[in-house]
Amino acid sequence: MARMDALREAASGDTREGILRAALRAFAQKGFDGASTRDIAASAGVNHGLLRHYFGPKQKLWQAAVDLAFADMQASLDALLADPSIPDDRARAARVIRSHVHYVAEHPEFVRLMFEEGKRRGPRMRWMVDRHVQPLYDAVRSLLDRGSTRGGLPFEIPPVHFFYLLAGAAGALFHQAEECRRVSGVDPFEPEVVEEHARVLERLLLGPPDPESGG
Amino acid sequence: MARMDALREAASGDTREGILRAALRAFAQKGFDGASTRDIAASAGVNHGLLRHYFGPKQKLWQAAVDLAFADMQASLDALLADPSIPDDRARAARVIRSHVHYVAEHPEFVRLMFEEGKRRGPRMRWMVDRHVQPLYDAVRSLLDRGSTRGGLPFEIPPVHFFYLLAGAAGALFHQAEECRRVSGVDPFEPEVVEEHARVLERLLLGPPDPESGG
DNA sequence: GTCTATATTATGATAGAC
DNA sequence: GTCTATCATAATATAGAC
Repeated sequence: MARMDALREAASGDTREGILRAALRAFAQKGFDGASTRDIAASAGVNHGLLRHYFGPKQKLWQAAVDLAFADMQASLDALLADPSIPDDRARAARVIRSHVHYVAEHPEFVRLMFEEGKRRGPRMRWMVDRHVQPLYDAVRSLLDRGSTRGGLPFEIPPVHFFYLLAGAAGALFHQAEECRRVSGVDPFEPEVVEEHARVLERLLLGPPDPESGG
Repeated sequence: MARMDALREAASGDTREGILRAALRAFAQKGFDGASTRDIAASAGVNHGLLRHYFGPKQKLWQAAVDLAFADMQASLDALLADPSIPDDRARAARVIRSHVHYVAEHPEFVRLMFEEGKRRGPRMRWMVDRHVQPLYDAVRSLLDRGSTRGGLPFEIPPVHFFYLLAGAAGALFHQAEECRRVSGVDPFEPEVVEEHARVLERLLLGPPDPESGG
């Protein structure tokens, strides 16, 4: 009896998670309007009536998918900001930049959802900003607000400019991955490409490595 | 007779252009699927049957809108690349960067269309890349391929990274304008904000102004 | 050149069987 | 918990009147 319940719960959890992952993929790739609940259900291998059972209306399914996309984001950023083993602000900024590039390379759906909904007014944008983007923005502000070293930057950049420069510069390559493949022949998700992107962006935002601090 | 024809042609041209501008706005804001031809027609103040008369199916209307969004882009970039009055590669790169920031600030639909379609495979992406993005990419390649000065950059950046760094860093602020307003209270389209974004991006990509070259 | 009316399809939502 | 069947709506495409 207990074993059957466990199995059923596990299967149920798998079903729910399968739907959620299919939804995240679809919403990220086609947007809220372009992704149909029927396609999502088919892609998850279940009947489309089930989506309502687990998530309610389409809007709620979308919210659950966005929560999933932002899941590790805030946690990893907070950890970086608080890590006492990082020697100085420049090193901290370097870690933030590099970790962000690798995050968006591994989670292109994150960038796609953010870019998709951040461009127009509406309840989805407000929900996403208030719940997910605002904390990120505040964390970046606090990173830059470190007095004399400007958070590790070589010159002062107002938070709003830094935030969107970083988001756009790190994310565009992976957001536009399909276009990039066609226009340049380069696959952005190749590990060497990801690493080069992180390296270049760190160098751009923080300037050449400081010889006094060592490598 | 000739005068009536002229008037009729002018009215017809206005109608066509009105539809096209409404379509560009709608496609940029809501994407291909999210923008309905009925809304576009209503927004242009005409009956939705007229769209077919002027542009054929939705796909063709979208193509015409994309052509409009890219209209001045290629021309202004080519002019900058060929302008003999620009003293050196660094100055040329600075002009390209600044002019691009101001272009996307004045034409956020350009960025929105590019980001919208560049993220997924399909006939629209292929059409847009082959017709519009490829020439831009090639122009940027040729800009960087200037031997000893690396096109004006302080260190070498492979074309594909530079292209998407520039596109993302310049465009994200305006692409995400609505989100930006809500999260930071800043209106990206304020002239001082646009100018600051251009200034910061030039400084990031090209490094501090070279004292030998003068201000 | 502009509008009305309609065919067809796809979608989100929902009720109900098992 | 999962599936079948159906409703109501909204969209594109198209034919045809003026």
